Amino acid sequence: MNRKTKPIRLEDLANILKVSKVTISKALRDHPDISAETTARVKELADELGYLPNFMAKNLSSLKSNLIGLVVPEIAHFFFSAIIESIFAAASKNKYETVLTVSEEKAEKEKNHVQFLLSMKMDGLIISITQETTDFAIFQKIIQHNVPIVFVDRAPDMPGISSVTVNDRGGAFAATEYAINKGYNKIAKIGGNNNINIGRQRNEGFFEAMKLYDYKINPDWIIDGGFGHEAGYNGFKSIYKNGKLPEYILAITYPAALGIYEAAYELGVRIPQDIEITCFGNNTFKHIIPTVFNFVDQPTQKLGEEAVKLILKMINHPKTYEPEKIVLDTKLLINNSNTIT
Amino acid sequence: MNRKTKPIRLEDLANILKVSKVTISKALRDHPDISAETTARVKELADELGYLPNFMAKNLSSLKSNLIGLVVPEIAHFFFSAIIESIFAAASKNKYETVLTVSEEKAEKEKNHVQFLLSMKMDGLIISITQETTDFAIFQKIIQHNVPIVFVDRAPDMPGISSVTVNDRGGAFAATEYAINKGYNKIAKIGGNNNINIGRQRNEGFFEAMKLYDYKINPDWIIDGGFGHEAGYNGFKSIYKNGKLPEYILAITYPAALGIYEAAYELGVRIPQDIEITCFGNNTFKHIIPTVFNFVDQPTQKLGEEAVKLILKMINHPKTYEPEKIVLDTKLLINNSNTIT
DNA sequence: TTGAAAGCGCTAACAG
DNA sequence: CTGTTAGCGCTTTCAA
Repeated sequence: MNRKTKPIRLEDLANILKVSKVTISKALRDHPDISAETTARVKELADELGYLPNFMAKNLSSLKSNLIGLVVPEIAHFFFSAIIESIFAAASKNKYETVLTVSEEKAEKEKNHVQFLLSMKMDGLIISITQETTDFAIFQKIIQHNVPIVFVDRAPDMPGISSVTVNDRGGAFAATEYAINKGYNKIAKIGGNNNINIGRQRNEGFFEAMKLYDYKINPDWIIDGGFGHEAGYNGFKSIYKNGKLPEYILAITYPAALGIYEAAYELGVRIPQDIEITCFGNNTFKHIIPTVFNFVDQPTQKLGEEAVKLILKMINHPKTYEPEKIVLDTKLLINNSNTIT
Repeated sequence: MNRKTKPIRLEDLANILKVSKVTISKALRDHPDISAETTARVKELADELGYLPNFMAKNLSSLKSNLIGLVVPEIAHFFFSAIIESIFAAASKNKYETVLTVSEEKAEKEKNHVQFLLSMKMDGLIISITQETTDFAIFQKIIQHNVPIVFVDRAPDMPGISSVTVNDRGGAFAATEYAINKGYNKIAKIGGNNNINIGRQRNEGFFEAMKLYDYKINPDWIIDGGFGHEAGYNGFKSIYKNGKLPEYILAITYPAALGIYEAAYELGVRIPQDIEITCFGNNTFKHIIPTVFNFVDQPTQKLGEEAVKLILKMINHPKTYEPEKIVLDTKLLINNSNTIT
């Protein structure tokens, strides 16, 4: 009663049908070697007995897993959960399963997970690195060993890699230029940092626009502080404390914008009436606070899809593949409620 | 150059150190058989060469994977991404990796994923079923085969299972009773359905309270429609079209509440000034729209943790384990901004 | 304390 | 078209 009933094996089917294991194995994979009749008989029996192949054994002998490994910093985060979902969907469509691991923004966990995935013999890895990842040696080694690897959104600054990112610099530039053209005299930037490509490039795009238009920068209004809710919340509170409020804020992420919104709410500052905010994010987020922010639209779904496309290319053409960096365009989405303000 | 360099195997280490594979294998696992000295030498070399055990081989021979399989309907959803994250974290703390699969609310995909996970020889499964899952045969079979399985939040209505759920009925009851006690005469309920335990029980809790207080129900204000944003959005629009607006709405989920919010926004109805809304959700969501909704607080983190705790119990004590249904309490969180209204 | 042999369940290569 | 043989890389007896 309480003993685990042994699952049915290839061999069991073989014994029942009085054929060899190989015949069964081939029949189940629709191998042309096997007659249609035999194939049908085998499949029927397999179905009847609820036969499930043992993945471990299968992968061990075929040295192929049909698995894609994924490492992301977080799950419960608008941007990442959207990317994850699109990667899972795209992989699934191509008969690949995805094994997800979470680095929790910790470089050490990231490394451990990468090793775990390698030891699971993933056919390929898709990675979005942590903010603190500075040692790229392991990625270097992976590339040398010709294990397909693609970075999404957050990528190490390193030659010879394949990546799918968005045009962060251009997005930040456009969002800043928009504000300048609109005639705002008080422009702030909240969130981000220069530790990682996305922060670096958004900062660069911002400053580039400011410089191009000879805009004088108020250092009190330029605040890094990371990419989370707290970056926005604390950033806005600190600006408020200094007395002078900006008219426009470029928020580094959607969570940061929400943090700003919350701080503003607490302080009696109205968004978007008193301050217009643009943040990086996805237009699907707009449901959450209708028509309050502008967005530098990040095509999350496409990011995931392209990453999968790339990794499959690497998997399927290991000999001819050349590293590729795909940069997706962003769009500036302006909310009507703001323009009316 | 373009040839995959073979990963180092146990045997390679053995050859180098002039000992047998077994010695290496044991040494790496700190087996007491092996002398401290040998163990140290082995580990040193393994480190140096970057040896990574082959998971497939390991699992195949040990018939244990240290893997927990997880099946959820969605990822990019407040509730699920929070649950997923907490399950990953709890499993990780216990040296288990989690393999996540997404059913996309489709019963067929769910079944396929379950089979995939079984074939991967998961040590246990954690599942939150889809809204359309009506055939529980596969779960029945899993239980019969003594594969540990735990349902979180969404569980089939079936004896002998282990599950971790929240007290949906009680939460809905409390949220409804609160509105009645506050003196509201116009109470609505938007979202949900009776296909699945969570919808059924929330409906029951709502009607129970209404009945207990002899409250006359306006059928126009009782709208099912599922658990997503659109349920709230369409639900509110349809109520609005009928002319009479409620004073209070019990929204079935947080996305549904956001849908209501968006519809109200478009129609010029103010939340929370014109209508007070309570929704099922997690208090961490409150950052998103500060102090606008009340919450029937679902302890997402605890849900995940308890599910992992349960599954580990089943894995570690297969002989003595008895099915267990854990029901977590909800709290009603009232927003101050509402009480001031 | 160490090692040789057998096997986990499957697939690939070759033979019949 | 079917079967035999030999592994995949590791762990688990059991013997030395």
